[in-house]
Amino acid sequence: MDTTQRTEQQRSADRRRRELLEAADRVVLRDGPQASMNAIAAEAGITKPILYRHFGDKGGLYAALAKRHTDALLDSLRAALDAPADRRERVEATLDTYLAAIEARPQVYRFLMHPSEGGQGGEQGFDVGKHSAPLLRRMGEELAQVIEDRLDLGPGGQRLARVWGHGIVGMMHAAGDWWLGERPCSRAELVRSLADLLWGRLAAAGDKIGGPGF
Amino acid sequence: MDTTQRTEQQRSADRRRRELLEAADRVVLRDGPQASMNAIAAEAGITKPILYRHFGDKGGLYAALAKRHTDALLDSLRAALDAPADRRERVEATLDTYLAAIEARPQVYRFLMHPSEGGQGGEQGFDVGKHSAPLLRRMGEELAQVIEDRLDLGPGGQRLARVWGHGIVGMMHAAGDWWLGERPCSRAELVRSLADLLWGRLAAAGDKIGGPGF
DNA sequence: CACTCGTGTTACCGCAAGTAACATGCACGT
DNA sequence: ACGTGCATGTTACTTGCGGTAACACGAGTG
Repeated sequence: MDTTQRTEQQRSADRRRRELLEAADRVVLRDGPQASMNAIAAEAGITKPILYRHFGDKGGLYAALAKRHTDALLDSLRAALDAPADRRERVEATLDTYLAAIEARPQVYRFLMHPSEGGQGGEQGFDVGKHSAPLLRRMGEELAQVIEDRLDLGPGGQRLARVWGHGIVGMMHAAGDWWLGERPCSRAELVRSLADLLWGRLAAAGDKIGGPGF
Repeated sequence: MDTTQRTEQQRSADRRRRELLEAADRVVLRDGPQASMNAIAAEAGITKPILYRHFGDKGGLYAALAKRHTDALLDSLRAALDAPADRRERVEATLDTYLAAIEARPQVYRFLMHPSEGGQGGEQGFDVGKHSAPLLRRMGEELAQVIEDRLDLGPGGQRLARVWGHGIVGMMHAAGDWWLGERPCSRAELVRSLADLLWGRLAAAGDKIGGPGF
């Protein structure tokens, strides 16, 4: 007597939830991550307590919002990663996809990277890193999986793959962040430079005259 | 008639400032970045307005605090970077220095990376990246300079050096963050894996049986 | 018709950032 | 000796946000 009815009600609840998320999205896109719950509620045409009924607290709303965007971005990245081409081309395509995404929607990007999750109350039991952007972690794990699946790295390959997954993602992220702020070169140049780095050009480069190289 | 007196007064002011910073340091180390101004003032044995007179606002205090630690860390890194050894050894030493630092004082590390800079008031004119941790930017620029000075990268070397500087720092940071959270391997193994990545092992690895490699 | 349940509201609490206005100690010129 | 600056310190306040309690309406059901 409950399950069928439940689905009916849950559907409307889910629709509401989606509407609220889209409203929140608009506000966050406009005001950045410090958007207030009041502002979001106003944008959605309702008031605060409803948001809290749906998402628990601000962290919950932000987590839901972040999950949407993160999932979307990860889908794009997976597509680039799975394209039929050789390794170097795929690496470049993946880098370019990521950079194009953050270039197109910098506000979203900033929101995902800096959830600003400090409140006054409770749960400060942090283990460092538990709070840092989950997007990076997910991308790192995903990439690690791909590396482990496809590359023959010999003994210790699994550990190596995870280190590399997180490392490469971090490289991409930091370079992208810097690039987005200063725009020192075109996206294509950036992609090429990063791929060159991954391809060992750092180790291969010669010293400059005057001493042992870096 | 004033300069001599000024230096006298300024000295005492500077000493106060340092005492306040050390108190703030203790609190941030204990409570994390969400430490309140009240708590910091209490730890210093004074009250809020004095903090505001010295540092303007919370961002000012945090900036001053961050600068201290950032400078200290950068000094360590420079030392590792300038040691008399070949390139690979120096890269490993630098990575290890960084990782040892964040391992030894995770609270400081977390504070530096996530200043939690959202307030209610003004200045939200962000240019993405303006808010992201200044430590990463400074490390990236510093490393870029070293790379540019010491490596012969041919035409476009300057751009390449900057991209690489920020990219390598990001790699180090993300991998360190993940490692600190999960501790999947020893520090030495992590260092070695990252150096291997920079040395082109990703490009050199063979495909696994069953398809074109990553 | 009473009953409940989901949806919505207003009005409030607690807390932290930041400020205004008042108090006090100490060096100075005359 | 005495007011005059000036830095240092205080209490008490405002503002704004996250979060909650208590109340109010509308629809389906015995």
